[in-house]
Amino acid sequence: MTADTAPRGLVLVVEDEPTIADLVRLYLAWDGFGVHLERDGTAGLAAARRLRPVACVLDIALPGLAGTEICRRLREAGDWTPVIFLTARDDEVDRIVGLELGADDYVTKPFSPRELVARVRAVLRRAAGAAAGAEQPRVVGAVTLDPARRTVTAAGAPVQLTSTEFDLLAHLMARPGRVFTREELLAGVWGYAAHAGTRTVDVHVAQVRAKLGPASVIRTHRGVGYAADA
Amino acid sequence: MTADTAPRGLVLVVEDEPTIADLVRLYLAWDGFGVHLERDGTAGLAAARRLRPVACVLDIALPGLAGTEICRRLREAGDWTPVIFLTARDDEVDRIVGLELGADDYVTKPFSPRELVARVRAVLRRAAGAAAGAEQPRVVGAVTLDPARRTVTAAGAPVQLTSTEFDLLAHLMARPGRVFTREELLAGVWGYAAHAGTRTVDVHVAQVRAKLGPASVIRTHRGVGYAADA
DNA sequence: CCGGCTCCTTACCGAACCCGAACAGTCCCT
DNA sequence: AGGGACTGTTCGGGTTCGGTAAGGAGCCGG
Repeated sequence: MTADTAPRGLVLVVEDEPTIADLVRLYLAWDGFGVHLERDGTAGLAAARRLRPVACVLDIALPGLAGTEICRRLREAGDWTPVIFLTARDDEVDRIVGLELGADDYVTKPFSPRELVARVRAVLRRAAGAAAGAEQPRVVGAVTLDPARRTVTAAGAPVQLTSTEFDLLAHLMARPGRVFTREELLAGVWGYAAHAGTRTVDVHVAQVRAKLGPASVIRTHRGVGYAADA
Repeated sequence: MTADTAPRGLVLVVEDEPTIADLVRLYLAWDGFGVHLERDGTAGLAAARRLRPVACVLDIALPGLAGTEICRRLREAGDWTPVIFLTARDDEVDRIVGLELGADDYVTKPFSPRELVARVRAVLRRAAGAAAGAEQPRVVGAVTLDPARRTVTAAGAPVQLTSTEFDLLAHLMARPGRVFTREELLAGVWGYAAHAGTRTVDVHVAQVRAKLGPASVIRTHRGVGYAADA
């Protein structure tokens, strides 16, 4: 598929159950993340401090040191690295969210690995947005796209895109001219690790084109995929 | 066609059908990989453990031990070497990507050898996290070809090629001076299962030449095949 | 519980493209 | 110089591919 996978950074996973740990690692790696794995809480906290990951995925029930405790200590030390919890029971959720814990998101077991990956991405997107415009607005032709504000204008006029539509356009405009296959787009925007077989991408492209109007910036490469104009 | 220069590492291929196996080996070797070939599942598993390849390409239907079983046993032993499956039927896919199998990617037969190579590269890139751009634009004479953008210019002017035409030219320009027979081009560009006759190659070469104009870079080697100028 | 929005799928249609046959031109060997 | 083999070129039929519209599932707010 030739994903051009600019490295997305290192994710720390702390999980004692090998099956789940490996699964999580597999899917995160699939999505282009570097993954560091720890099996107990104490080592997890040390790794978080040492490796400075871009995000942490923490099981709550851990030998040595609970995931919640890891998170609390990081926050105490002024480390606001995004944290996503893995939790077995729904009733643990209340303790996590809306608390001083400073969790960014959580996933209850059993979970879909795909969903976890999507949440990691979402959390990072939010963090990037908060990090004072690490993302510059992009201009291609008459279309401008602001990743931080998640706004798009075509020929000066604001365009209202849905979340998926925006992500799709942003992905294409991130590398103008670069041709992305449908699979690459499915993997990059939707988080699917699947081959083609659906027309989902086409439909959304059509939708974006319709909203952009005549300024449309998306070019079809027959038999291959789509690209934004260079 | 032999592998040149820096070896990219060893890839284990387990495939019982000699035709496919040789083709896969040829193309991987071509791309700079060392290749070790096994013909049945049991030997494949042993080889994987003994040789520690950087990636495995496994047929699913194998004598002795199914490819899925090889993968499962490797994973059980904590071996997370990237695995790419070759599968004949689409409906096998769910079992693979689904979960615990831990496959990194798969390719359905009939596949293009170039696609397989691209996937091996992609998987390794993801595993390494590093971005190694083998997708640099190439220049031969007055013709430039950009694999990522899938664009071609001749004497400075952009040239619009169809998907097949582009792949054909890219294949030739990947190794300037190297003469490819029509069979090689059919296998490499169209895929090993191509049902097209060899004259089809001629037609497409003619088309590419026409579009490139006087800058044409494709040379005929009478009785043999075609090559791009060195 | 309902209505609206978004997303995904499916089906259909028009267009682009590929293939192969046929014929013309070129090269090579004798 | 001539014949044969190989290659260049043209062109229409059949197929594949992408655009588009319509419908149903899930989600959220009311």
